[in-house]
Amino acid sequence: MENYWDNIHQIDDYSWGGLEETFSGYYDSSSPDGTQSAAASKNIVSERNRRKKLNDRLFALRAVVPNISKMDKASIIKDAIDYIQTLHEQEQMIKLELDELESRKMEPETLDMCQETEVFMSMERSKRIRSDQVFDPSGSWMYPIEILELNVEYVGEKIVLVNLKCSKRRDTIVKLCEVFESLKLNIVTATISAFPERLLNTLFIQAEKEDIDTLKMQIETAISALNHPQPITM
Amino acid sequence: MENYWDNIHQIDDYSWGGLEETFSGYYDSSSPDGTQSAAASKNIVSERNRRKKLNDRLFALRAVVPNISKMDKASIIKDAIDYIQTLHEQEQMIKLELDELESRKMEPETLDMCQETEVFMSMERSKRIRSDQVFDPSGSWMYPIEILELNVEYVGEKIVLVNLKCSKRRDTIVKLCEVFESLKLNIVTATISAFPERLLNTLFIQAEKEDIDTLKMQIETAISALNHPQPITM
DNA sequence: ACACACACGTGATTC
DNA sequence: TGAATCACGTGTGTG
Repeated sequence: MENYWDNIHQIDDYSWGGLEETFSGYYDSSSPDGTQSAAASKNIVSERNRRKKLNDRLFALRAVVPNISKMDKASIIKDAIDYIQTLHEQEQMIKLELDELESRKMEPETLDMCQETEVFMSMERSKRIRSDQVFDPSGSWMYPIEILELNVEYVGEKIVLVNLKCSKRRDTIVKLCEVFESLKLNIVTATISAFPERLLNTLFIQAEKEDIDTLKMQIETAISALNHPQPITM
Repeated sequence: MENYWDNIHQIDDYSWGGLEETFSGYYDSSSPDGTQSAAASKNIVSERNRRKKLNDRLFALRAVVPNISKMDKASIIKDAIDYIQTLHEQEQMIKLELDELESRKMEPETLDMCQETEVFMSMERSKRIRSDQVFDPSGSWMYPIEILELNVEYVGEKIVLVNLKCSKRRDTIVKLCEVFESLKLNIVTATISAFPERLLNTLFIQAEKEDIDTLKMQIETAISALNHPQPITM
């Protein structure tokens, strides 16, 4: 059992105040003046204090680092280093995760109210969208969007009505909004209705020169591309 | 300028392999056998290695801790301790913040798809809702919901149509859903439509025994209660 | 016996 | 000068 380390402090403390007096006249044969020995004793006690402080700091370092097995001086420092590196990695992971969480809600900054609003507003603002990588790299909440019905048709001058019915799963609406935002359409109005197992997405968009079929295909490919990257992690 | 610490390694390395040979026959008057001196030299080099390892560890520790001013051995350990404690506090803060963020989306656990879906689904499940404290304790994104129009009327047997028009601000939809979820209504269908500056919320609820006016007042008070707790932090 | 870890006193160096 | 820090060799205790 590790005896020496746990007793170091007591040893140091006990030998703390009792030696400097006995040291008077220890090595005084070198100089006639008592100044040197006095200075030596000063240096001794100073050095003792320094050692004690260092050991106390090491002791405190051991206290803030969990899972310490080896009580070695060097091992304590090593464990502290490893622990700090672990914390660094955790911090980066958490920051990444938090960024992704916020990028879902806060991305367009002014509307982060909800997602279909976001879809709608994407007509006016075109800030930092970075909608190229729509899929989340975290691999979490990846549930595929099942397209049950998709109609794209002209309903007026240059107004196209998009009607999408799909299954209601995790984050379906969020991902749908990402899809429509990534397509950078001129959305006039977006409406999402929720039913027990279905999700109805109706949006009017102002078409510039797009073909109906290409637009429909764009939507399909965007959704399927959003389904693919990660199958299902959990 | 701190000379000694940055040069310690070089000094230690240079004095590393040159002294053990010159030490043969240094204090050999105690024993006739050369075993003791050999053991002493072994001990010396071993101790040297120990010190070097410890200094290397300390050097590495200094490397992983940012903002090191004092190059003291003790100060390095102290800074490491403070840094670890800082990381601990940060970790706790981030965990708290992340819990709050997740409690918004993941609260009803099965629907965390989006918010109006959540409102709708609250008819079927009544899990851990804890919808009593709707306001966020973080104090962030607190934008008041401005009610522009609120109609509550019967449209059938026991079906009540709620029509709410309000301003579109930050998290308006999210908070609206929280409101309707907190009221624990039997929502049949919820529809939210987004317009440039307005938000239209239409939902059909199955009324048990509620009075129209009380329901309307409940909605109003819930929204105003959600507006009140924090004025605007930023 | 042997390796390892430590505290100690000491001289040197720096500010 | 003088206080502070360091590396070093050494003795001691432990496994």
